[in-house]
Amino acid sequence: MARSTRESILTAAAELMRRRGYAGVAMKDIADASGAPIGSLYHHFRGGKAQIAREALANAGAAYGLLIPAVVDAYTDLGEAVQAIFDQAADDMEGTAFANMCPVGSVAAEVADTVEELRQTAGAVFEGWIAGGTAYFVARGVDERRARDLTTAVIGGLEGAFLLARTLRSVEPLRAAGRVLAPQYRGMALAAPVPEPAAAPS
Amino acid sequence: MARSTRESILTAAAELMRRRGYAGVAMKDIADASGAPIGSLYHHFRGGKAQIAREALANAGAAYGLLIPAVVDAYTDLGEAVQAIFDQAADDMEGTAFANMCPVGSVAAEVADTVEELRQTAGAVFEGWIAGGTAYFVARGVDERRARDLTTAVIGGLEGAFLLARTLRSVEPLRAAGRVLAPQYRGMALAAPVPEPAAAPS
DNA sequence: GTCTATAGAGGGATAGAC
DNA sequence: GTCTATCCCTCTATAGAC
Repeated sequence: MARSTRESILTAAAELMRRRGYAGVAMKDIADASGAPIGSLYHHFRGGKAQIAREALANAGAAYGLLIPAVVDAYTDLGEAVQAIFDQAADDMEGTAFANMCPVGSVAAEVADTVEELRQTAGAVFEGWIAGGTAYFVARGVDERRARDLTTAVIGGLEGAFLLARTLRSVEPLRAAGRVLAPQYRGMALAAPVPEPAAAPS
Repeated sequence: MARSTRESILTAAAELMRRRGYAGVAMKDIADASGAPIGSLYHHFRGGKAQIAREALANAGAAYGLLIPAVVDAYTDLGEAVQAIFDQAADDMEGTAFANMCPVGSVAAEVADTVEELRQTAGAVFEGWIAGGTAYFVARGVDERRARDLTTAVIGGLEGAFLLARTLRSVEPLRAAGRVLAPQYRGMALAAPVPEPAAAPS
C-alpha cells in the first residue's frame, strides 16, 4: 500500500478521479479518502489540485501502459491476443461496478478543452501508450505500420467501449469491439515475447 | 437558427457542453451565450441545469444519429462506407479546432457515475444510435448480428478516437481506426438504400 | 415572459499554531 | 511535516419587480 502521505494522496486522487473525473472531485474528498488534512495536500503539492491530478495521471498512465503487453504475452496468435485484451477488460469492468478502469480517460474527456496543463499530461500518457504498444508489437514481429495502427485503434477502441459500457452499464460494447477487431488478425503469428528488463526500484 | 428563447438556450447549452462537459459549464455561461438572463433559464426549465442538459443531449442525440446513415448512403461497399465514416469525422474535427463532435460523449464520461439522471439520458441516446444503426445496416442487407456488432464497434471506436484526437490534437487516431476497421468489410456489398420517410416538420 | 438582486452552499486556496 | 480555521470566489437556484 501507499506508505508516505504523499503517495496516499496520489492513490486516493487517482481512485476518485477514475470514477468522477476532475471537476467532480473536491480537495476535501481527496483529504478524507487519503486520511490527510487539507493543509497537507497543499504542503506536498504546491501546485494544488492540478498538480495532484498531473502526478496521479502520470503514475496511473505508467502502470496501465503495462497491461496490454502483460495480457498479450500469453498469446502466440495476434487475433487471439486482441480478443483477449477486450475480454479481459470486460471481465475487469464487471468486477468494479462499471467504474472506468483508469483515471486518464475519465479526466481527459473533461479537460481537453479547459485545463491545458492537464490536457498535455493526458496527451503524454496516451502517446506513451501508443509508442510502448507499437514497440512491443514490433518486438514480437509485427510490421511497424500495422503495429502502430493496431495499437492506436485498440486504445481508442478500449476508451470508447469503456465510455459506452459505463453509460449503458453493460459490457457488451467491450465484447463487441473484440469480436469486430480480432478476426482480421487471426492467423498472424507473434514471435516469442522479449523479457522485460527489470525496472529499477525507486 | 433558434427562434424561441427556449431553443436558443438549448442550442447554447449543447454547444458549450460538447466542448467543456457538464460541470465545466455554468448556468451563467449558458445565459450569456444564449442572450437570455439567468431567470429565463429557470422559467423555461424548472428542473434547472440537469433538465437543460437532458433536453440538449436528447436533441443532439437525435440529430447526430442521422449522420452515419447519411454518410453510408453514398456507398455500395461496406468497407468503403466504414472508411468514409472515420475519414468524414476526421475532416469535420479538423474544421472545429478539435472540439468533440457532439455533446453526448463529452457529458457521458463525466456523469456516468455521478448524475444518474443524465447517465440514463446519455444511455438512451447511445442505445438509440446502436438500434438505429443496426436497423439501417439490416435494411441494406447486412446480417443482423454482424450489423449490431459493427454498429456498436463503430460508435465506440468513434467516441474513443474522438477522445484521443481531442487530447492529442491530432486526427491520426480517427484515420487509424478507419484503416483498421474498414479492410475486413471490403467486398461486402450493400443493398440499395431505403429512402427515409420524411420527418414531420415541428 | 423578462430580468435583477441575492440567498445559500460549496469550491480552492492560505495562514499560522502546533 | 501536521492540522484547523477561515478567506474569497463561483456556483445553483430563488424571489420578486417589471
